[in-house]
Amino acid sequence: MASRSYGQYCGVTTAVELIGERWALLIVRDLLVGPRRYTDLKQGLPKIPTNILSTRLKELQESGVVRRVPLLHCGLVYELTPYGRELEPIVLALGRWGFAQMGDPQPDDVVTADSLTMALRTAFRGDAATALPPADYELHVAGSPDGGDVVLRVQVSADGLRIAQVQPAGRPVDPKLGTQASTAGDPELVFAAGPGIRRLISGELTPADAVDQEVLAVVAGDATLLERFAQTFRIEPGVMLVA
Amino acid sequence: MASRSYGQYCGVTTAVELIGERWALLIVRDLLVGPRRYTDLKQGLPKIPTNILSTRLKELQESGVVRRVPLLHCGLVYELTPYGRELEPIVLALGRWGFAQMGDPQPDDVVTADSLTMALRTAFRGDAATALPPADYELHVAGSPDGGDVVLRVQVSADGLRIAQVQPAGRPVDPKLGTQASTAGDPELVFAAGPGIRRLISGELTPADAVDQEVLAVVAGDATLLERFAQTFRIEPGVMLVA
DNA sequence: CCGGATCCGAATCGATACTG
DNA sequence: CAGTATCGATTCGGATCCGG
Repeated sequence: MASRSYGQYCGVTTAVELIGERWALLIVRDLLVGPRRYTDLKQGLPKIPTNILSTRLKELQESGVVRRVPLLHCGLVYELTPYGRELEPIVLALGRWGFAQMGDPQPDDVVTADSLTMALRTAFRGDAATALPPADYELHVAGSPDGGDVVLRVQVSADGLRIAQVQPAGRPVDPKLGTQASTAGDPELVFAAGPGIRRLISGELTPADAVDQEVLAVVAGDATLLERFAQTFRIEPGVMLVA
Repeated sequence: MASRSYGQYCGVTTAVELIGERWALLIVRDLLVGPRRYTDLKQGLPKIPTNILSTRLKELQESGVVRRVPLLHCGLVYELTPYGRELEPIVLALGRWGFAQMGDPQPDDVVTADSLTMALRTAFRGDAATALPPADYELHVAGSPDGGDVVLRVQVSADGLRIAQVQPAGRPVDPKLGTQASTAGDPELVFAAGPGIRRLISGELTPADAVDQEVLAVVAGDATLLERFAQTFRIEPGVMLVA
């Protein structure tokens, strides 16, 4: 079984052996949002084969990255250990790095609640959030070709960023599963977007342009807040355009 | 061929598609030290199959991470693009993260010059370097079971860290390949270690203990500099011990 | 429905050999 | 030096099945 080892005594190599297998880091990404049940993970990673999911979860547990936690009368969840949670800055940095190379979505690409949550975290500008007044958004994104929208409640304040996942029909999701539902009151701005929201975050499009080109539509509330949103969530192209 | 896609429109996913294949990030690690020829990479990654190396290099070029640069009359080298170089903080962070989980080396694990160079970079404490007087080390590490030692010239100053790879026999390596050979004069301390040097860097062992337990031996120069070395290169265990 | 285990064809990886 | 070519060993992907 050492045939699969890279044969080097090195920290990077060790890290890659722990989380470098296919799908592993995407499982970690989703668990960074909160504890998840097996079925949640499967839904959030629609293309993962179920045997791979269970194999990875077993490996990640053995590495001390993930923990299996039984819930009283409610099944069980997987969650990151403290050691696993230390991957957060790395996953966020990778998300920023990969963002630059995202083209347009493939025909059958989906946007899941967890991936969008992490995407907003990667794009979040703490400095802008403290400099600007707080804001409370509800963001709808067309998730998959097969209809399911992702709805996120996004609350920005000087304290930081809070994101809760909202069931398209009604109330925020199960409080037991980490995404706190203490989203009292109504959002100040409700808007809907497609995958083209990427071009707002990259700065390719101003909010006004985005609305004009219909990559974005204000559903309710104060449309001028779009400007603040665009300043709060931004990933600068940086060197990346050279590619 | 989209069967290998993760099917998500997400920055993390994109990043993993670019550099998540087996061996890819280790190639990037070595290229972060400097441009490398095909043969150098093969030597630095002793267990990589040659077809995988050439496949990865092709993929990394297509992703704009790696560039192929012909050298006048001297073959050609691969080097990171500016976009690829943006992976540096990520690879360093991964190295620190993985460091915590490194046990003792497997019987046939090797330590290569490039991996050790990056390991020292991950462990480097800029704050300690500015607070302490400069220092100039030569570090010998037993690389592989089959004898080849890795020799590094490690120069620490308030300006930062400089590491050059030295041919065990004589002079520093080819200046054309990025590792500058301007290592004038003699090092202040020459010492030799095995893989147990990890326990010095983790703080498990003090320099005195390390010498006592023979994981480390002073070859020449001022032995008290070991203390400074241990303060300059350190990866705190952090939360990781819980695992 | 939840939490997987099992089976099997397709694609990838690993080891070695070989070439311009 | 810088890779291709080949081929068996693994792993992955997709589907199905199963116990609670």
